[in-house]
Amino acid sequence: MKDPNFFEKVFDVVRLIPPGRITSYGAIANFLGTKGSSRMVGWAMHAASSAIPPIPAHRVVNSAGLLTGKVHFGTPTLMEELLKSEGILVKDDKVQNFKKHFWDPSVEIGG
DNA sequence: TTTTTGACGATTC
DNA sequence: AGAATCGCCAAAA
Repeated sequence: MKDPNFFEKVFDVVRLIPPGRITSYGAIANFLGTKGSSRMVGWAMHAASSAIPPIPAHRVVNSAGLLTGKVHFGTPTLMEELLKSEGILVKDDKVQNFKKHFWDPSVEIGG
């Protein structure tokens, strides 16, 4: 992969997520223009494990604020720990104050 | 080139 | 209100 437009965009957006903030796959997909294809964002995250610099995928959750991708963090609690380490409350693999910490790329970047 | 999948989202039953 | 299913589209085998 040299210029994976789609992946690169996803990586770029996720890397732009400031600490203590989180966003949803759909929000990123919407920003990329492939709205409705939120799954593509998740699929891109698979490659994120091989992306340089590393992608703070722990700041990306689903629309429900659930840490669905926590299983990809080596440990099933790493993602939760990372979020809590940034000041985000996580309960039962679910982000609390989701909308409060929500970070919309189309607003922060697209603005 | 075709088929399967996939860290989602929304709608329908 | 809860559970199940369809739809999005791109990448990997």
